[in-house]
Amino acid sequence: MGVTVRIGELAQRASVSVRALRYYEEQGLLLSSRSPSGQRHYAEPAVDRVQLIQHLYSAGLTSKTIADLLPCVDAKVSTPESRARLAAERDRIDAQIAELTQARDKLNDMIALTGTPASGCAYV
Amino acid sequence: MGVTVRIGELAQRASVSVRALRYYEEQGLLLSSRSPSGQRHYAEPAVDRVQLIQHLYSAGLTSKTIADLLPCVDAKVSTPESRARLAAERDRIDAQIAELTQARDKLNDMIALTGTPASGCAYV
DNA sequence: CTGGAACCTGACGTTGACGTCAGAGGCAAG
DNA sequence: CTTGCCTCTGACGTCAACGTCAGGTTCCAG
Repeated sequence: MGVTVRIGELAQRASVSVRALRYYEEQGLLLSSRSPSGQRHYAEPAVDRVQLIQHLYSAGLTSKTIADLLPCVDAKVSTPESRARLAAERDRIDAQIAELTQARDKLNDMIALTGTPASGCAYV
Repeated sequence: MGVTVRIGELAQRASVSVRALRYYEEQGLLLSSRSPSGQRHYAEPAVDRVQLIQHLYSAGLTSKTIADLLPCVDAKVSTPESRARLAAERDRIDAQIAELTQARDKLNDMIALTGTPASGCAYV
């Protein structure tokens, strides 16, 4: 019935390490059904789940924050607190984007400042 | 002549810790002149320098990368390598901005998905 | 001249998301 | 049945940018 895969294949499909998947489970972010011998088995949606987790990590959320918020997303239910939390994280990301944009502009300034070959500057 | 400050005041002005400043020096990012007794003294431009360093850190550059690039910026001179490096970092930041933007949109989806009080959903 | 900040140099502690290794078991192929 | 790959559970290692503590020196206000 359910097409299930073992941890190695899920790791491949989601482009993460096996270790990472076990770590996610340890942090309560990813569930698995276990075979009688104890091996983890995952169904299809697990790939999306893992990618969502990765996105949130790369957005700077911590395991704990994700663990707090994912159940609420799963249930498609929110409390005033969870909404505030989500909004707060979004705002933090917006701020970080602004900061990064500023940093990038700085870098561009540095590039311009150090001259380009076209401008005939520098290291001749 | 030059108005110099000690490490504590520079730390305050640049809004970083004293430890951080010593760390920057250790990493070759920030120079200081020393009094006969060994105390660090900094001139005016140090504040800007520190803030630039902070910007680059928050943009995800490592100490080593910054150490590689700062001298080139100081000298306002670039080699093909340093330009490539700067451009590569800028591209990396651009990519990260894109990723963050995507993550933020995901978060907004999550917020919408879990419902809002206005929509009469959820936690009633 | 004296007491308390501020400074110095090591050097070990911290945190997060894993990497990596050890030792033991499980599973399909031949 | 055995070879070889996959998986399991600990548990220690890593890396970066500092925090923090110890033990000693220096500076300045009173």
